[in-house]
Order: sequence, then C-alpha cells, then structure tokens
Amino acid sequence: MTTTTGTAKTAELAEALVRLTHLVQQVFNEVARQHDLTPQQVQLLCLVADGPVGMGELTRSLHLEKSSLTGLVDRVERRGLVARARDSHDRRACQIQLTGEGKRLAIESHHDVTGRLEALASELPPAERTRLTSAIARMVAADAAG
Amino acid sequence: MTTTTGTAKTAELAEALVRLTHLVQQVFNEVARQHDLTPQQVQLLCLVADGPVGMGELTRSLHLEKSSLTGLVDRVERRGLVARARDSHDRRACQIQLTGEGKRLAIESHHDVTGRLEALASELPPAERTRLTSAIARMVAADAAG
DNA sequence: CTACGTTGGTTGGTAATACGAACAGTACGT
DNA sequence: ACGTACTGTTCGTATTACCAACCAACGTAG
Repeated sequence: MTTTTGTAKTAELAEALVRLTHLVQQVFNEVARQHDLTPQQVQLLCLVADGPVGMGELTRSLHLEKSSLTGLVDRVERRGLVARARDSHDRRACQIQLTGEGKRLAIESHHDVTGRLEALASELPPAERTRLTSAIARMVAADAAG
Repeated sequence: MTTTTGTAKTAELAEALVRLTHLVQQVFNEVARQHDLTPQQVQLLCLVADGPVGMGELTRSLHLEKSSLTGLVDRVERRGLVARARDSHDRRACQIQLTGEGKRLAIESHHDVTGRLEALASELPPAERTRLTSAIARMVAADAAG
C-alpha cells in the first residue's frame, strides 16, 4: 500500500475513459433510436456520408470481419438507405453509396451525434476543450503508430 | 481557413471523442478475446468485482433492459463465473457475486484493460493526463446532472 | 497464354446481444 | 386482505459478429 501514488491516478484515468466511452455509446444509442436505426447502422451511414466507399475500406474503419460487414450493408440496403455500386476498375469490388433517404438520415444523425457530444463538452472552457481535443488526438495517433 | 474558428474545433472534438471511443471499445474487445469472453461479459465481471451487486443496480450501470441482463447473467453463470445469491431482505431480488474463477478473470481482465488504457495515455505528460482526467470527469458529471 | 496464388465479397451456420411484451412472485401501503 | 408496485424471468424477434468455406475476378509466374 505504500506505492499507491502514481497507480491511483492512472486507474482514475482508465476509469474516466471507460465512463466517457459509455457516454459516447449512449449518445449513439439514443440518436440511432430517434431515427429508427441501430448504432452500427448510424456509424455505417456516417462513414459513407463523404462519398462512396469500398467494402475493404469499411472493414478497416469499423474493425469488422468482412462477413459481418456484408450483413450490415445488407440490412441497410434493404431499408433503402445505401446501394451497392460496382467498381469500374475491379468487377469483384463494390462501392457503397447513399441513397437520397440515406443521405438525409446520415446528415441528420451525424448532426445529432455531433451536437450531443458538443453539448457534453459545453461545460468546459474553450481552452480546456482545445487541450482535450489535442490530448485525445495524440492518444489516437499513438495507437495508430504502435 | 480564416473565420471558421469555433465550429470547426467542436466538430474536431466530436470526431476525437468518437475515435477515442473506438479505441476503448477495441481494448475491451481484445482483452475479452484473450480471456475467451465477450466485451459485455468483461464489463459485467468488472462491475461485480467489488462485491455482490443486485440486478437493478446492474441494469442502471449497464443501461440494459432487465430481460437483456437476465440473459447476460445466465450465460456468465453457465460458464461458472458468477452465481445468483438470494437477497436476504427481499425474496424477489438476487445479488450477483463472483465465483473463484470469476474473480480471477475479473481481476485479470480489469488489470489488462486498465493497463492498455494507461499505455494509450503514456504518450501524454503527467500534467496533461491529470487535466485530461478532470476534463472527462467534468463531462461525465455534467451528463449525470443533466 | 495458361495455371496459380491472392484478393474482394458472399453464403451458411452458430453464438451472443438487446429489445419489448407478457408473466410469476414478492413486497408493501391502505 | 386487496390492490398496486416492484424484481426478475420467459418468450419471440431482430441485429450483431465470428468463422469456415466458397465463388469470381485479378495479377503474375512460367
């Protein structure tokens, strides 16, 4: 019990990260429900919002097995929110793109999620927010590197 | 690049939060897999690690419907990691407690998760980590209040 | 140019997750 | 004692996710 100095603090940080993660997940849950979607579907829509994306890219972004992604895209396609477009240079591949309705939902959902997350941070003074953002960015970068 | 100051930054923050959430989730995924568990099961074990907890408390902590929790506890109990103990004061209620094996896995998993999260933050100087922790704590508190 | 290994995606089977509605049993106030 | 509220389970359904096996198209070695 003597050397609990540093350890206590890092445990605090880990604990904080876990709770923050819960918050963010809950934001996704609520927003998704508001639009009659699942959190995963919202995520997919957000990723495709910036233009057509290939399945390979998506599996990497979502950390999903390809078969899992196939199912996810299937369900979202069945709801008429995205469409599979054949890749012009590779007849095996396909690009996922939003339909009109999908675009609407993607934009709305993304807006809602961003708004709610922003609201969560609204208690922090701007300087603190900037620091928070860069601190997180560094952690993300560190992970990408390691 | 001139006057988009505020909005761009908050979007950055939201984006950062989402990515951070992905990181934390992946940590749980990997740790869970290492111990032949699911992320949800790891979460459950961690929550019960500090002593017996009632189902009601768990549904609140995990933001789950009671029927979902019943299933989760069922599966973890079937693996012999927890046991349902009758509440002495209320014959409807039950307290979830760890078995020996469960305790072992809970401690190991919690240790691994904490360790990995700590490692993620190891790039940050101590002062920055402290600030990060308190900033997150404030967001969590703000959410709990609102 | 053909044969072969690789890659992109789907299929099929299984387990876990999560919800809602309906239910049983207990607690408790009136 | 009765009715209401609460605790947890059961049942049915949809989604998520994995793995192994597979098909089709690509690309290259020979």
